[in-house]
Amino acid sequence: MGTISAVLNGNGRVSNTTRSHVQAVISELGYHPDFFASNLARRHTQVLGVVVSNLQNPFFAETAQAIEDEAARYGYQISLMATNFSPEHHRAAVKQLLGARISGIAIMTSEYDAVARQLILASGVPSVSLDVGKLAKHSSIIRVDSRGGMRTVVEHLIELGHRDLLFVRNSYKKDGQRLFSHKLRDEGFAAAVRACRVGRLKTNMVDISGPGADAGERAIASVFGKIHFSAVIAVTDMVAMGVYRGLQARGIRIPEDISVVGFDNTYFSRFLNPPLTTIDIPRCDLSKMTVEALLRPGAKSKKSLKLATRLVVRESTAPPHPKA
Amino acid sequence: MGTISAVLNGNGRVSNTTRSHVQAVISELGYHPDFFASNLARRHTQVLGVVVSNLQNPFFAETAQAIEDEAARYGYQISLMATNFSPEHHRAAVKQLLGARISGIAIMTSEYDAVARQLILASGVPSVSLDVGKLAKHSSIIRVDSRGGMRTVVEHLIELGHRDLLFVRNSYKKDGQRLFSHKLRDEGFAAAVRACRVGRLKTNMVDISGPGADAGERAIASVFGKIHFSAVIAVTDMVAMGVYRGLQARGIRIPEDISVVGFDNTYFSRFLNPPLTTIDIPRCDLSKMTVEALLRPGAKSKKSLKLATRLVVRESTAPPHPKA
DNA sequence: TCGGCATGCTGAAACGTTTCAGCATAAGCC
DNA sequence: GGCTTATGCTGAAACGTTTCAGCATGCCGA
Repeated sequence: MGTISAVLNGNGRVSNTTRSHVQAVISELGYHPDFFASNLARRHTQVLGVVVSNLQNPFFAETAQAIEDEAARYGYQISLMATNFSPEHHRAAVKQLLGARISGIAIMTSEYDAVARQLILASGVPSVSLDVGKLAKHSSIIRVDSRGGMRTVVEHLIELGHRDLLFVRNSYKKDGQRLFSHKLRDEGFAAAVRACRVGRLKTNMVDISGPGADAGERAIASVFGKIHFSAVIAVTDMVAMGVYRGLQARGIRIPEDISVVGFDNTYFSRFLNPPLTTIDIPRCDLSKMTVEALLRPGAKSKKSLKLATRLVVRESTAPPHPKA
Repeated sequence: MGTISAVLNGNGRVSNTTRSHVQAVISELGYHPDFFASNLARRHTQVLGVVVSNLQNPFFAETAQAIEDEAARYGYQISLMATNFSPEHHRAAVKQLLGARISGIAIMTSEYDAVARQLILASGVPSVSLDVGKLAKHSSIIRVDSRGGMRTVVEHLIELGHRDLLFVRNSYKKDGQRLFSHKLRDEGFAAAVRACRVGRLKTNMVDISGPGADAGERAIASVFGKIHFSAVIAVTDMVAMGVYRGLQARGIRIPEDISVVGFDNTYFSRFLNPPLTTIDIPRCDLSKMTVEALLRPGAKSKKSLKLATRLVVRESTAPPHPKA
């Protein structure tokens, strides 16, 4: 049987006559190798595990796609799992991936599960996580510069003349956990406001109850008429989409009456009406860093990897309404 | 070792004391079962393969999610692969899934590959495809009622008073293949127009060069000012999103000046401004049919499964502009 | 002619589970 | 108490590969 394996995998030394004979028999029998037996016998696979929160959110879909493309360049495939923001699913996904002997695992989620992280560390499989966790052996972190992003947003709005900001944030706790990246964006916003020492800058927060677009719409419904604001900063493009709807349903014009900013620069954001000003998280850099950290866990991974963000100004931001 | 397996899989007979002891040791060692060994030993997996065209398009993401949820109810997982509309990737994905001894395969793509289909049929693995192919042993087809959907759209527009329709279609051929579901929508539109015997109904087609939203925008750019139309029917919600942008960038108001209709009822469609009138392909029925056909290939699968569509009227359609 | 070496092939062990026959032990019945 | 049956546990075989030591053969140069 050794020879057959050698023919199939093209290593070992096989004479041409034997090779062609084996190939003839193989194609005659319609034989094809068993993936599981094969992976069981060699003790590794060429697969990277990718865990995301939710495929409905284009940010995650786009990120997964970018990682897949990048991994393909190294001959690796990816195995993609979605958690629906639940730490429990998160944990199950990680367990399954580790059981599948993937050669690296990327945790690209908003939520966090300490048990899952322990499992990963204990397994010794190289890992990358987004924004959350601590450096450890074989484990790197890519930190999105939310703070920097929020800073540029706030500066942008102040420069336009806005003084009354509404931050639509998601402090919804699922199973006792806040979504981590959302938390960082909160903090980034708060820090940015503190840093911008501008007279009579007023900020308000409104909490939403989930990561979907609907939540953004409800957020506007809940504060409209009660709080005064001339610009809205949404924690996510998805949420911004809901904010659009909440405002437009009330006859508010964007950006003439109120400006709106998102976060993620998802594909659809430039197709909104008006096109959304948002913070870009460069998918290309993100995927490159991720794959590199997984495939060469020795190299740069020891340093915490910082992912720069950048403000994309489109048409949803403008100077505030004179009257307001 | 038999006992450990019994504890893990909850079959066999194990005393409570042994069970808890085993569990204690398991969690202490951070042990988790090896997927490959496990699947090698039992001679089947609890996994359904799902092949979609593109995760960026929310239709596919939502469909995959729906199938995953439905499969989970039966204790099955899914293995998701994206083809990016390329028959070649499509084939590779199918090969990989078959080698992984999945217990069923769902081809939820717009494109088609005959070789891949042959492989599936030869393997004897139950399969479902969307819109394309012929019935065969263990192989069912879910036919989306594109024709019925298009019919209701055309009737809706005619009833509103529209007589000049523009159909934005995708006749782009990748590797010589047209996207199949898009082709059916074309034909559905043509049939609907033929069926509606209304005086001086005028229809135009414009071809786009790809399945993305950008293509819709370019389509408008290419015909605007040259062709007269009061309503646009886009082959896809994604394309409709581009159409919105194309129109709005030219100062056209939707629906006052021109009405727009999409197809798919993706999540974001109701968040567009104005909310998009579109054809819903019920994800819930789709996923139920799919999983049922894969898990019980004997039963109803012999009949071709028809998936009804329904018109969702939102605010992107209205009577045509009086002047026009 | 013989040792050394390259080449091609073979068979067995290993991978980590599941399954199942079989063995102890406990429980129920007359 | 002996018989039967239910219950819990054990060990070995099997799953289909890969890997690797080792064997046979042929070739070369001395």
